[in-house]
Amino acid sequence: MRSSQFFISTQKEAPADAELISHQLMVRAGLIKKLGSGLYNWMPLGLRVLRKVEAIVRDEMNKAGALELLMPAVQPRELWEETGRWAVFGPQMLKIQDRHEREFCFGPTHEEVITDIARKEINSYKQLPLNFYQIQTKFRDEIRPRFGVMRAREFLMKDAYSFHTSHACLENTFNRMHQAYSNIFTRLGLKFRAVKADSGAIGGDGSQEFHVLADSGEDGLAYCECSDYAANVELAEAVVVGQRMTGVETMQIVDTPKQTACEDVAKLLGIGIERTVKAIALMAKEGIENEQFYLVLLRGDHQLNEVKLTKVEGFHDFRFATEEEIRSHLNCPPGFIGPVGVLDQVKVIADQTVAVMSDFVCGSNQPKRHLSGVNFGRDLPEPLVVADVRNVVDGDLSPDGQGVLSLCRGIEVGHIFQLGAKYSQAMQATYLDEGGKSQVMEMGCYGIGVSRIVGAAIEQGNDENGIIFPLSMAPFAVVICPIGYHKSDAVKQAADTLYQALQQAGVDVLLDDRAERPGVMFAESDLMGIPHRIVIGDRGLADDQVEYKQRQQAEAQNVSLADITQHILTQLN
RNA sequence: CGGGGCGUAGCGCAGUCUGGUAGCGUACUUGUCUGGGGGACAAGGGGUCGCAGGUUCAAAUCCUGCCGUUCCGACCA
Repeated sequence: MRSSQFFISTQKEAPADAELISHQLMVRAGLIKKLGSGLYNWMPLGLRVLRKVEAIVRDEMNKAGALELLMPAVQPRELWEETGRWAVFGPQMLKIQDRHEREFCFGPTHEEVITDIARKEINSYKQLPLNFYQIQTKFRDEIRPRFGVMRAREFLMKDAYSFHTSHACLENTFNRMHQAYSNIFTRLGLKFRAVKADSGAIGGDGSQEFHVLADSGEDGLAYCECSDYAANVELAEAVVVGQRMTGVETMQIVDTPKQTACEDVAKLLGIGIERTVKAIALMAKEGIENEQFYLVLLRGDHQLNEVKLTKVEGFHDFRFATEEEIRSHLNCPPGFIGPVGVLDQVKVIADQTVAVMSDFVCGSNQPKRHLSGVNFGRDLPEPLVVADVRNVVDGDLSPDGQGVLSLCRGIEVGHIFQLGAKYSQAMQATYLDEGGKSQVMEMGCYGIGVSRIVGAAIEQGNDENGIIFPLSMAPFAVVICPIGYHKSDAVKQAADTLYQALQQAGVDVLLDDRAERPGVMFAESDLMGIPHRIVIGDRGLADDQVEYKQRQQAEAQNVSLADITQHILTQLN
């Protein structure tokens, strides 16, 4: 491609709403342009990148035995009524009507449609297993679209759905998909990690997420250096160490005039924050109407894990209590509340780490006062429920007993689920087994955020000059920057010849034949993240030399004009 | 949905408090000089100041309503 024939529209300044570096660079390099909130135009340069990602995903899916199809983006309401998800999915689903006022949604996912295909098309065990996938535009009306294509409302996703006669067969395909995903992210040149995950709204049992590692990632991950244990923090199990020691202190009131946070109380008393206990007031639904007031106890330096709490009996549906509710149940303002001496109607649940603490400090339920030397059994009853409801922290023991956990952040780019019979049961996707008996299919589902990958890759690869794309997804592999293309016949001839040679060798090459100054060409090719650059100028040509530089290298090297084609091909392998 | 910010040229912003000729940088066009990291000079083009009402002789500016957008708390590839 010649730059003069292409569409390059770079900007020096990023739009004010671009917060993440990847978002800023994607707009500045002219990969994407915003149309509306969470809606982006993929410009020719950006589309080249997106297509390269797509091609790798498609190739590995095909290799793993999945079959590509394409389902409609728009789906009828009736199908979603069958699984009950028309109501469950909520405002995240974009609902639309046709001219007959029939209701549809713009598909946020395709379980219903694919299961409909399966129940219509699959009759016999002889047809199974099957794994269908598509690369399709989805729409989710996100509460807060942000970060450019990383959390857009409309996005490109690869989604696959497999059908099986047995759980063992499902596991087999699940493992194959796990391998395929590893292959995909490896080929894309990304630093990534597979972690155990919560299956969320999609449902199902076994669930693994694939994360591109980046400090700006929205998910916290816990992993073990000594083993292959890795999990989303939402799910990562906290291991309790030791047993409760017998208390030796007596319970005392301590004045804490201004100290409400555990950290400040600990500082005032000159003790470690890990000796404090905080109480979080919640209202949990009991039955349809009633709500129960709860205190959840956590060690002062720990944080509540809402996903874990949801799984505790009785906390299926909870919310944080308001200040008024706290005052009316405890007769005390927030900041000084605690589990000692509370009324019977206040139920106390303790994180398992708290349950083994003794001689701890907690709120007194009196303004400006805390209690020290507090012990379960003596100063307050044993907690009603003990459960793992906190986030793991750096240095916690790994649940597999192999060392300790470290934390990092990641961008979720893939998620694979074992759905089981959730959708096939609801929609009666059945087949006849060897005995002629009707059976419900087992299902798996496997997603990759194709457009998100582009943002994630840039989040991982950038410097002060712009994007550093891995070769696998760069819009062009090589850029030729001729100095004085329109002034020097020698330069023009050398550049044109090299351009043709590389093209014939099948290299994705961009020839910057614009009448731009060198500085502009360098700045723009760096911004766009093109991995290899060749500079041709009269100065070097006098000695039959051209300049070669990789995007992430600081210094260029001279290569003879005769060798440059081969040199590039070697670099690209 | 709750709370804050912002809507002025493609992009980044000033001007609004204190009403009176719509501005700056960048990008764009033309010319000259330049020519190895977004070059210099000169001359240009581009705006119903988010929309609709209202106050006023006069509104980007003040008032009301709406819309969009964005940031902070509950979703997810």
